[in-house]
Amino acid sequence: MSETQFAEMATRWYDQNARDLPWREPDVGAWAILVSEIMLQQTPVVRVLPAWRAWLARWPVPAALAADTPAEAIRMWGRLGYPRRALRLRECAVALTQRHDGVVPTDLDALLALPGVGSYTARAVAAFAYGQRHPVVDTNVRRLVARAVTGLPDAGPATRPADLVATEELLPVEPARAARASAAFMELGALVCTARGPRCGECPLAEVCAWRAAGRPAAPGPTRRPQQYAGTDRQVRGLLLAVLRETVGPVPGERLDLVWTDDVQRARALAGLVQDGLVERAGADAYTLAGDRRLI
DNA sequence: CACGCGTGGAG
DNA sequence: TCTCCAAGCGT
Repeated sequence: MSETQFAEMATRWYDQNARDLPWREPDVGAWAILVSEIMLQQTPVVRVLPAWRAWLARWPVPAALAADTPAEAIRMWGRLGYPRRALRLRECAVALTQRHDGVVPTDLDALLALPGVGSYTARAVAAFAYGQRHPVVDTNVRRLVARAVTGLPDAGPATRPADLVATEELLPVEPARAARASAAFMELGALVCTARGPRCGECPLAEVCAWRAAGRPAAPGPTRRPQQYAGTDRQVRGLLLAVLRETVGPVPGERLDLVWTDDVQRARALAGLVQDGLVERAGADAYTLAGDRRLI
């Protein structure tokens, strides 16, 4: 059977089963789609929904965000996680304002050059906002292709050029249909062909799935070692940032000392936040979110 | 290219 | 409870 059969079957399923997510509405602009894609990097849909609405209500165009401080972006980011994304999204807004007349570019290379925009996000915007024909390869798509096409239980840990090629070969020729197929693949991976407990009984590709045909073999070993969190600098950074987000004005170092008892690790985490541009010193022994003007 | 980077919910 | 993991990016 032809490769684009996958796309046709997935798209037909998508027509009936797609979630109605707000960034998929027809009149949503490229800026709103870009914001959604950045927020969705490693953060589940349910948590992104309210944050996305609030963000766009406050900063409906890139120039509005570019004119505000990093501190406000970090605060609006709330608890979505990986707050460096908030910083990059604001830098992205600055770049759009300065170099692109406040408009999200349509060219893939121009998109890739934006802060916080990598291979996945650039192609997602080009496809979903502008209807271009590009393989849109995220973790869901890689898993779906690994199983349905290759017959492997899972994809490798990182996106490789070969993943783009393999996915591109599944896409219909017509750009608009290719973009819809990409959305369908992602939705299938998110709802049916999940990492744990795949629902093959509901899968429109079940009849042609190489992994299912092979008897759904399990992965040999752990595909990737689980990410640690408890006790890491990442946890300490999160604790420090939570205090800084919620406090108006400079936070005394004394207050930050309370979040973690290990002086060495706490200092390292704080220095990392400063290094990353999330936090800055405010006085002898006090700190604020970067560029914070909400003093007192 | 392997690693660091938050947070919270599901199984 | 604890483990896994969720539309990645930058270095």
